[in-house]
Parts: sequence; C-alpha cells; structure tokens
Amino acid sequence: MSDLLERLRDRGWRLTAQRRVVAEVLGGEHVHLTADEVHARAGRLLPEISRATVYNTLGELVALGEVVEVTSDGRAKRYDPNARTAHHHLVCTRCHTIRDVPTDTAATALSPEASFGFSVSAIEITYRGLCPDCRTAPEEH
Amino acid sequence: MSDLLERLRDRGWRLTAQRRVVAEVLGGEHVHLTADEVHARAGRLLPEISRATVYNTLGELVALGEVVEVTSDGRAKRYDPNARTAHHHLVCTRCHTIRDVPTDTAATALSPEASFGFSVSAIEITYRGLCPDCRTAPEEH
DNA sequence: TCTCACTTTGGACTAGTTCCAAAGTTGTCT
DNA sequence: AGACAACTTTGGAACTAGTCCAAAGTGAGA
Repeated sequence: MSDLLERLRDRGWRLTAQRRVVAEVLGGEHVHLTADEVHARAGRLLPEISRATVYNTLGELVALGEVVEVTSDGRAKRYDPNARTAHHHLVCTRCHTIRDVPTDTAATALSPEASFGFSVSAIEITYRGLCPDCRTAPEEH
Repeated sequence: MSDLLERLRDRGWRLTAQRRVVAEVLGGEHVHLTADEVHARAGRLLPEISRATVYNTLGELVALGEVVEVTSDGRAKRYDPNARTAHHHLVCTRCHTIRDVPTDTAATALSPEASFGFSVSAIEITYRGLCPDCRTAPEEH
C-alpha cells in the first residue's frame, strides 16, 4: 500500500499520520469495510483519529479514483480498495459481506436503443445470495 | 394496480385506505420514487397519511415481492413497482433518475469456481452515466 | 526555522429510516 | 347489525450514517 501513498504524494497529497493510517487499514485486507469499521481499525493504530477525518480521507480517495464506494444495501457505504482492476461484487444478503469477483465481461454492454439516451460510463454487476457462513448458520430468531 | 390489491387481499392483507393509496401512487407511474416522494403523492390523495405508514407499507410490499427496493446511491432508497418482469437499471450519476432496461441476458451467470461458495439468488446490473437531460444541462455551481 | 496553505478536530446538524405504545379499523363470527 | 380480536395507523422520539463548520494544528517548501 505504500505505492498508494507514493502516488498520492505525487499528486500533491500532504502526508499526515491520519492519512497514512487510513491507507494502511484499507490495504491491510481485501474486505470491504464501512467508514465506521475503517475508523475503528484506524483508531487502534492512532487512537485520537476523528471520524470526520476518516470520512474526509475516504472521500478524497474516492475522488482520486483510488478507492471505490460500494452501496450494496440501504445501510452504510463500503469502501473497496481494489479500484485498479475491474471486478464485480458478490454480496451476502444476510451478513452484508462483499467479495470481489473477476470481470470477464464485454458481454454486458447496452445496445444504443436500450440506453435511452444515457451516456453510460460504468457497468456494475451485483450478485446477491448467501455466503458460505450464512448458508450453514442457524436461522435468526 | 387493482390486481395488485387483489393479490394482496388473497394473501391476507387487510385492506385499508392508506394501503390502497400507496398502491395507487406506485402504480400510477413507472418511475422509481423515494419513500418521501411516495409519502408526498399519497398525501395528495389522503392528506392525513403518516410517514410511518408509508414506510410500513413499502416494507411489506417489498417483503411480499411486489416491489423492489433499489439503492442506487448512498441516499434514499427508491421503490420499483416493476417487480414482475426481470430488468436492470440505468442510473443517472447526476440527478439520480432511474430507468428500467429490459433483460435479455442469461450471459451473466457466475461460474461455480467464481462464486466462492455463495448461493447466488439474484443478479443486478446497474449502468451508470448521464441521462439525456443532464448531458445537455449546464454545469452545477 | 518560518510561514501559510492545507488538515484535523469535535461537536452540532441533517436526512433517512426505524421503533413504540396508544388509538383506531377491518373482517369475522354470531 | 353488534362485538371482538387481531391487525393497522399514528406522531413523535430515537437512531444511524454522514456532512458541515470554525478553531486549532501541522507538513513541507523557502
């Protein structure tokens, strides 16, 4: 993840302890954390980091195209650090875990008559279902 | 939309003025309204309807599979009354309008090795871009 | 080392939604 | 038609996720 920091500094990002920690948290695992989860994990490395800073930093990373925001349900947004390789998402309808799946697409483009005059700039595919853990876990309630 | 009420009554739905009005609002247009928009329109037909009831009713319609919840951005959920025919969505990244696009797919199924043990029950494709109005409209600010 | 533009901070604020207990209705049974 | 139980609605409080702000702090170039 330090190449990320590298790239960002080249783009004029001022390097601060907070930003370093957020980048580290995102790079550490390939799961898709919510802002709150990022804040919690960042707080273990830098206890006094504020929620506002985490939101700011995540927003900047998204604006710079280094991280992708994923809104899978109506709840908290999740942040996907794997913005450099195209992929789609597998979302658990029960525990809301998200996994990446590789894209082999080109098959999904919309024909001109089907696009109603929109200029389509991105295609997202979301596969919903139960993850292995939730398939075998007992019913809730 | 009265066949919707029909179906629901058969499933033991108690018929009330409020529910009738919400169903009517959803059936009236094929746009994808937010809960607040549904509340506003329902209020024109039945002024004293409460927000809680609109949320309750929408939630029930979703649970019964008559309406689909669409979370396109991190903001308000939208409700899609077109739950009976498979289709995907075209979302404007600027004004958040949503349009349906017909599905002709089947080409999008995930191979077993790519599904990481998930039991996939639904596939959603979201095409993002600018709608015709926003393509030509002047910049914001 | 100085300096200043860029960053961080915590707390107030907002939007969207959910929850709750009390009051009101619906459909059924007679 | 009348009574009743179960189901619904209601308004407001509460909650979650996120944004905004002015004041205090800090990185890095000169």
